[in-house]
Amino acid sequence: MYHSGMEERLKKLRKLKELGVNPYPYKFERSHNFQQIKDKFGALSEFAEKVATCGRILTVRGHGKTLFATLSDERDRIQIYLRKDELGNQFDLFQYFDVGDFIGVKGTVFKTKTGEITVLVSEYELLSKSLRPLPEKWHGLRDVEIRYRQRYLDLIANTEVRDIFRKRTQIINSIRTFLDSRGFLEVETPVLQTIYGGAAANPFKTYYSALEQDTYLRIADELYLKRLIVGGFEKVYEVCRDFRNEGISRLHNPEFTMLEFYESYADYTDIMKRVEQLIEFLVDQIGLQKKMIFLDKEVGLEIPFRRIRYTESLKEKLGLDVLDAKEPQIDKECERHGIDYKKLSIGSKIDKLFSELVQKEIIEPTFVLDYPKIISPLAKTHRDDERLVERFELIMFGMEIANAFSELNDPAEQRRRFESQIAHKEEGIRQVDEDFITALEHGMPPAGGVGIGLDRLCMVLLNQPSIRDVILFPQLRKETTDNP
RNA sequence: GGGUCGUUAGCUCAGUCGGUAGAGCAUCGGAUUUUUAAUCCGGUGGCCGCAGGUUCGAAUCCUGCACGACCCA
Repeated sequence: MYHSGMEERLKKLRKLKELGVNPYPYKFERSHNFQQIKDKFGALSEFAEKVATCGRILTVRGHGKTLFATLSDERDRIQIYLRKDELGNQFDLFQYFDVGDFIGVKGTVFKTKTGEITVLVSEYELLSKSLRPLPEKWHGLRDVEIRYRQRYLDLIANTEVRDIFRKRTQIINSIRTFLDSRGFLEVETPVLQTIYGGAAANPFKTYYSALEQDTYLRIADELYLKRLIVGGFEKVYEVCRDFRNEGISRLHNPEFTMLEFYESYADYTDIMKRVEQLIEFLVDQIGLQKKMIFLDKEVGLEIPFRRIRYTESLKEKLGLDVLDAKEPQIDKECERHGIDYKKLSIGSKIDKLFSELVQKEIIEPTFVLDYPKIISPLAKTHRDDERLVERFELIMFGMEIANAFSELNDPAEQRRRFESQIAHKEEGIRQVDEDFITALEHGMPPAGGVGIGLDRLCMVLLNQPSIRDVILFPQLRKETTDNP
């Protein structure tokens, strides 16, 4: 919808066209970006070398027969200086330019009397006309709804937001570097699945018209990556978008990015070391110097990280060993701690108690080890206690960052676990994935694997309290159109 | 799903006790040949989120709805 602020710009657009200016030309040959101009200022100014550079107009300071403007490119800003005595009639064209327009300029560089590196413009041209006003230059854009719905405005107005997303990409690239250099193979597995699995979550359902069948968006990659381990790839990983049909919150976006990697002949202790090393590597790559601040809390990142046991830590809080407890006792504890347990399976009740009483309190990076078997259908039975599995989660700042197992590779037991999940009506599994069982029956080597929530990892590494601040276009409700 | 808070000009925000809707920036006109959030002078710009209700009178009080943020489940 047009608003009154656009009228003047549309007028200028028409005027430019009348003057034979193409407001949307095809390209501009740039010799230097702003950073390069600043870096090479000495030589450029000494030899009065001409530069050709371009960007978006951010501010204009007019002085009658001269004007200063600040341009912005992806990484930097630079001031330009236009003089009527340099440009002649060309100078007057600038009256039809606005903040927000893209322009290309050619000229020499100099320093103003206050020492600012500036391009003295000898030629300039419009590269794209902007028809809407930009957010205000001083206060920027604060309205979070506009920031998320129109992220491009956020990126224009709040330069630190560009840094966050640049660093997010850097983190994910570093993860690839880390895994590639250790012999892992990056693979791609299906997003569209007829049987979903690998996590306890509700899927998004869609319909595949040509095949006339219900199809689901994946909730995890796990079962496909393990098939590849069966197939003989010994170390595989995928940076995958998963979809879970649940609420949106500061910690949840329905589509999110996960890293899963699997390593043959390894168990969960090997994976634990890998995860530690990976995080140490990432922290180093983004320059955090072995400490991290999130929500005003600072934690050290020296490895090894703290390790605690799931059932023992819960026992400390409850005075009750959940492995020995009968369901009524668990119910009582839920009651006591204000947990609405009525619709939950016993496993979910226990896990709820754990996340309320233990997980929430964990600030510094901590590996929680050895989960109850009933809440871990894909993990191998613990070698020392058959009521447990070999599983760990990495918790920091009360958030689950990683979840890993010694992978269950006994097909008969896997079938029993699936069937028990279905019997207990656990979320996320409604039918046995026979094809996966068949794969296991062909033999899967012992393996360890992990899933790491990359959005949450970025949150803590980049000190962003909301997941929406590390996802470029977070999920929002459809905007209503009140206007007729 | 529940609670709290928010929604006023393009942006950032004021708005008293219910009594003519404001500021800064942006925009428009004028002045200005080294400014830096340029400055100075003068203008334009509003379905006060939407729909009802109370009232002589509602941005303001009440109800419902929409969207958002945070907290809880």
